[in-house]
Amino acid sequence: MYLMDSEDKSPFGYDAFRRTCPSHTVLEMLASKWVYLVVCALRRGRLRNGELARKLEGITPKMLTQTLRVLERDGLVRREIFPVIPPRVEYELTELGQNLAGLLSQIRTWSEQHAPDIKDARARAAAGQEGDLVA
Amino acid sequence: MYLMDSEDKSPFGYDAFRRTCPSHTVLEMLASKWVYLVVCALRRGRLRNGELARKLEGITPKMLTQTLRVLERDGLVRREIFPVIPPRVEYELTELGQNLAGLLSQIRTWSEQHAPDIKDARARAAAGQEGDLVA
DNA sequence: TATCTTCGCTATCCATTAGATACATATATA
DNA sequence: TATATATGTATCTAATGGATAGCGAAGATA
Repeated sequence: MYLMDSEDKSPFGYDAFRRTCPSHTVLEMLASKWVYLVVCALRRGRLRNGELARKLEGITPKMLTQTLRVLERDGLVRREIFPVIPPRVEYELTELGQNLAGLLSQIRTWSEQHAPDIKDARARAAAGQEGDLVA
Repeated sequence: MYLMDSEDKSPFGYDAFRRTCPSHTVLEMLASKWVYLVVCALRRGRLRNGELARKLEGITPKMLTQTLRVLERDGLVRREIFPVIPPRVEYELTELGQNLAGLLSQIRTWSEQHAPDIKDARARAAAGQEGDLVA
């Protein structure tokens, strides 16, 4: 563990480089694949648990619930329960969530746009590794 | 684990909602607190390992090295070694990395800007939990 | 009557990852 | 001899992520 020495403060008095800063914990919360995808998925409107599960390929019920609970706790998602049988629960972005969704879907778009570049870089790195072994 | 059914394709032929899509693995790589912070830290110019370590409060040498290796492998960071004693190594963003840094620092700024909102939401959630116990 | 289905979870276990700590290397300095 | 510098690696443990199974309640089906 190193000491720290961060000179560039943000204009808001918060500094994500400091681990005790609230903004650092926000960044930590956002740094999750499923947070990205859930927020992007809800961008077009409210969805039910099952609809989200079908949209997010590979998510387990546990991770979906866990991610939605975190987003609800942090005020990015609103949860509405309809007391019917079988149960019906709907999720939608709050205003704060919508605000964030714009940025996150830019990251998603960037990922899709630059996926080939990064695939190439990875291939070059793997080839380089192989070369190291031969040499 | 659920089945999937994603209708909204991106215009690039890639779809981050599909776990086999290369863009999904890119999103996965980006979904890391230290990736965010390292890329943001390098935005202003090249830095040495020790300079990064001091800037990123709480990072361990292992995580710093690991994060830099991933970023180098994916073509976002360039590593330059000067063969002197003691060793001197400098890191800087590639063009692709610079491109991404713009988006990531928007997320960082958002985190700092909205940290109070999220702090409040968390406090309300915690209070609600407490109320549940009392009731 | 007895299972089967649906939906939105919860519980449990195991694999993977993150994080803490100590050490390696080579040289200059005290 | 001991310390400091700079950039890491090695090892161990704690935390997180992911796979699988099951619950509960009403209605449909056999």
